[in-house]
Amino acid sequence: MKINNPRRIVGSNAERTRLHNRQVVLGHVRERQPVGRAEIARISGLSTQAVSNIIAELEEDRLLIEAGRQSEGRGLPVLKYRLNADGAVALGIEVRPDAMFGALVNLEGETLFTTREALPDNAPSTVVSVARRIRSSALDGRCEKTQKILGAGVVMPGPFGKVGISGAGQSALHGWEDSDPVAVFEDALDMPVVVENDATAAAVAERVRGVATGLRTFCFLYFGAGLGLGVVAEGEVQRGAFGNAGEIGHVIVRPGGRICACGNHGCLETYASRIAARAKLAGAGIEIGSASDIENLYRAGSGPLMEWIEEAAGPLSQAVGLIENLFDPETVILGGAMPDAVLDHLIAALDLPGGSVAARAERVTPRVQRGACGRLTAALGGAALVIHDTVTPRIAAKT
Amino acid sequence: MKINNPRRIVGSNAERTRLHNRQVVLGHVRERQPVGRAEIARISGLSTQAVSNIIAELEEDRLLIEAGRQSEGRGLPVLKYRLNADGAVALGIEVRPDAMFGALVNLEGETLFTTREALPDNAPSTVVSVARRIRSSALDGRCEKTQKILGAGVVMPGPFGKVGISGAGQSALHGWEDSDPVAVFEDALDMPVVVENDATAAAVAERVRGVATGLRTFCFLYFGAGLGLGVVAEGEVQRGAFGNAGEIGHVIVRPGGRICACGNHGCLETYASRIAARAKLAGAGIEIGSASDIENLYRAGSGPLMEWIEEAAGPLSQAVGLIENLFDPETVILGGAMPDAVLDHLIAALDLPGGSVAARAERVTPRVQRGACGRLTAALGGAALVIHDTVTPRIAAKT
DNA sequence: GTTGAATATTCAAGTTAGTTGAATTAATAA
DNA sequence: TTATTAATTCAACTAACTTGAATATTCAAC
Repeated sequence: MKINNPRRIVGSNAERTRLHNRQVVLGHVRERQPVGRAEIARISGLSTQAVSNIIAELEEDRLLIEAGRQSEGRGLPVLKYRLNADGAVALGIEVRPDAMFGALVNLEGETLFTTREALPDNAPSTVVSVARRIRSSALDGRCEKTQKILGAGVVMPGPFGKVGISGAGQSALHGWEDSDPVAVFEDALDMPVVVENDATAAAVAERVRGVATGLRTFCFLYFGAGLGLGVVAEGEVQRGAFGNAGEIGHVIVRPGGRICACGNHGCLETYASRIAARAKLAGAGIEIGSASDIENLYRAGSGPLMEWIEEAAGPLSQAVGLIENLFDPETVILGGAMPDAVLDHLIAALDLPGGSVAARAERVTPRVQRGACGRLTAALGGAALVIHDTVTPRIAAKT
Repeated sequence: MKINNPRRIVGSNAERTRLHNRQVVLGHVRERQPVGRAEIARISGLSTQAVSNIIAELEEDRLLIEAGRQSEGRGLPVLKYRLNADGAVALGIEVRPDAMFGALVNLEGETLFTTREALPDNAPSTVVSVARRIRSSALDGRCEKTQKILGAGVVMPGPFGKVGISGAGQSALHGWEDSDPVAVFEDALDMPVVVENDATAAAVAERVRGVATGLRTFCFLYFGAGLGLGVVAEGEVQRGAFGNAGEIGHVIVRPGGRICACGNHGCLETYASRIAARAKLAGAGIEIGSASDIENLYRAGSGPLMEWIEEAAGPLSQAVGLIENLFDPETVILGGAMPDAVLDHLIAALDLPGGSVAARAERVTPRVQRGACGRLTAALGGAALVIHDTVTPRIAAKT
């Protein structure tokens, strides 16, 4: 399974320039809306005339709408524009070994629809037919012709590529070893598709509509089956050479510590993850299934759960420290399939190293904060990826 | 001290398109030289006519030269081109607390000249006057009018920005807290300047002319004063939000372990760095000054040095594992101010985790290898940064 | 040996998208 | 009331790339 389409350096011409500039304008409108032509021209380095033409086109495509005139001191009042939230939608699909989740999101990142479908098995044919069902239930009726469907973001468990000894083998999908998921889903859904892992999708979701709005460089520690790290640097999603960047769950934080499913000792995942929480609770005779079980336990003040939080805080602090030292992000976000209250408690229990480059005085963003997108983050994130691709310009093109 | 000029998303126009396309063509020539117009056109997605015009211009600027016709099967023989190695030069300057190093490098990354100058103090005025002296001795006489001076890459110890409790305070330069090094050096050297840390510069040096040639995503573990990590992802240098990414020396690998100058316990730097080696040797009554002292000790089979290597291998293996898990690079390069023999021994002594995403079967690049640029890497790297910027296209522009 | 297909390169005209500078509109400040 | 300021539009212009035809050179087939 290979998802990492390497980008090839391509030249630019009038057509690609036009596409790029449309994205640039969309991106600036998104960040500063409502905003007028002149301001965008100043920021983007384009002439006001060019911006004017582009805005007219985007308005034609229903991606932008007028937001009224507004006087700001002397001169002609600015005619402001904003994203037309319902001018376009994106589909998000999360594939887990036992179920699939769907989400429909508009251009502003607002959730229009979510669904859950059981997944009897992981064979590509099964996944594909469920994906088609999700597509229908999300779009049929809800999506008029006026709404542009930008594409679908599919979130699947990694690792991707042929991996000798799989570090996260337990969560990998069976039967997908030799397939090209992008092609499979594009064929099934009949729209452009991007495939990412859950942590990356969650990170992008926070950037599109969450606590990372406006941030260009940040990390997302995602509690899924294990523990993943989504990294956005300078607005670009980091995938690594083989699509497996951010496998933080198997970083060793306690040499010689707890044995992990991957065969090593002291992996972060054996302390700070749902796997670790489940193990701790099982030791006390408590079985948990879903995240809401954990929520109930937390509300009830379960001793073993509190103990787990205390135990997890140390390794997690260490993980945050190394993320800060290696990536130097504006913030580290915690989120995923863990109740908000538990995440908040975990964050409060952190003891962050003072020597880190992040321990500077003048920082404005908190070093660690909880994600705002809740537990459906991954499916939303899939859709957010598509929105993000729509409004974030790049020049390199896919191979 | 602030070096991280955030890139602003700007629109494109004919002029910027032209600049971009020139870089694209230069980059492709660099990667595949000797190469003909038609092939570049196919790769870059430009028309042959466009490539033809651009090549004519680059030839005019003496950045490219003809490399003869070559028949490849049917058809008109390809008129091949290659970089004109001596068509342009870049200056590299490394600033250390006690000395400055200079390097002059041509378009192919070949070293034309190196020098060392003592640095009586770290005041900006002193550094600047020494930099001017380096500039003169490197360029005067050597550099005819036909050679274009692309700019200078300055390598300085971080961390950058106002840091409360400095993690690498011992190596930071005093008197630079409130200056803008880029502006200072651009003024002093009268050419475009980029400023980076040593590890990043070393990484880029390996990409321009070393073991990372042709790689797009890789990491460089740099033995300097401490231990730094240079990261190149998808051909882009990773700097972090505040210019301090890659501070791997202060990642905790042995919780509760050796006390570090940064105040924390168990930092990687206290095991695997020259600081650690020096401490180990001092414990055995051996004082070391330069890297060649270490080389002599190694040749003599010094027991304490061998012990240090054995002790460092564990933490270093752990570091490589976490780099692989977080960045998923094509390779991890070891280098810097440490003798090649010691680096080779260290690499041989590594015990890399099997569970990492890098432990896949089909990989072609070694997981860990020694850098090829030797000990002057940092100054060379400074120059390499400039070369790299010349041949690597991007669309985002500096603020 | 001649002819035709294949391939690279060049020539000349055409197209696209952005730029420039003047004109228009509408607000505030004097 | 008038001058100034600022956003937007209009119309002409321009830069850089694309297209399609022409040319050059080699290999392969007859």
